[in-house]
Amino acid sequence: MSANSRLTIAAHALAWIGLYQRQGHEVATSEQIAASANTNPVVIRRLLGELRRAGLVESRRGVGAGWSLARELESITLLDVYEAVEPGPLFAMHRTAPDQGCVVGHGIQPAMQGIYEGIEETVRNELARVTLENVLQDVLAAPR
Amino acid sequence: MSANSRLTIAAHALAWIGLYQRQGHEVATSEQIAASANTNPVVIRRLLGELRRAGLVESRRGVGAGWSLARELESITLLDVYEAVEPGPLFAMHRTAPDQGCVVGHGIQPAMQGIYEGIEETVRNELARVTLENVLQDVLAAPR
DNA sequence: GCAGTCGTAACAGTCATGGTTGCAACAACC
DNA sequence: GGTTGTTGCAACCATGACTGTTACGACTGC
Repeated sequence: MSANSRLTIAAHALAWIGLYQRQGHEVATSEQIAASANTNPVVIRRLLGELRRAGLVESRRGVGAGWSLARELESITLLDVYEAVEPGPLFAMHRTAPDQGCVVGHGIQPAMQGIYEGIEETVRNELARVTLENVLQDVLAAPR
Repeated sequence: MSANSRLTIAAHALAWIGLYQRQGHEVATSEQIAASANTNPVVIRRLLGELRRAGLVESRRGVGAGWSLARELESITLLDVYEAVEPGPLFAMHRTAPDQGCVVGHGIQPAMQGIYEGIEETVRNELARVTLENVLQDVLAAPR
């Protein structure tokens, strides 16, 4: 389906801020993060704005402004990020309602709905098992 | 992410063909299926063409032509349909490669890759647990 | 040969996403 | 109080995936 990269970029930004703060800096700017992710600062600000609404990061304005973590990396899971950043369901129903006069058209949506909900639940469980601290450790463990 | 409905429509089509054949008919036309799914016959033909390439259905041409199942509904899982119909991964990486000179930019892709592969594997396992026969039974069990 | 259906190309419309520009709001610092 | 650097946000365009639609050739039973 060639999905979007929002979750990837959001995790990238959080790991970057976390590492930067551990190196003694107070805040990170969207421009620095954008340079690391090789994208536009506005894209980063948009994403971090959603993470702020979810209570994962904070921002300061004015000179010397930037972004900082609102919670420790250990306490943020990929599920937190996913819910902050991905609005819709993994699988979609018909665009237009199927023929309700047909047996299949009438019953297919509740049937698939139940299946899809189960799958989304297991995906959420998987995402909830990974913290951003795990991600950062994996990042640092990558071979040069 | 507001995904696509290809898997839903494909399952709808297969269940429809399966039920139709159990009612004594040999083949189903794309027009009949499109009427049930409330879409265009060409959309159905395109999808069923991908299912045919995967060996799930067969088609006949000429007068009295149409589509029939190549395997029993019991032996077709949603994973078979998913693989026939959804090409890409669930989650995408960065559009443009991140800065390899940055520690995070260098390590983030292998880190996320590993996580995503694990999640896709569990999704596949879930999909493999549901047969189209299960789906049809769920469809028929829907309250009127 | 006729009729009905598939097979497929071509194109427009919609939507999500990403990239870009521009500018107001804000706050530290001088 | 002015300057400066950064966020916040709106507006717009480009791209790509998917859907819907039309058109027409290919095929086959009658």
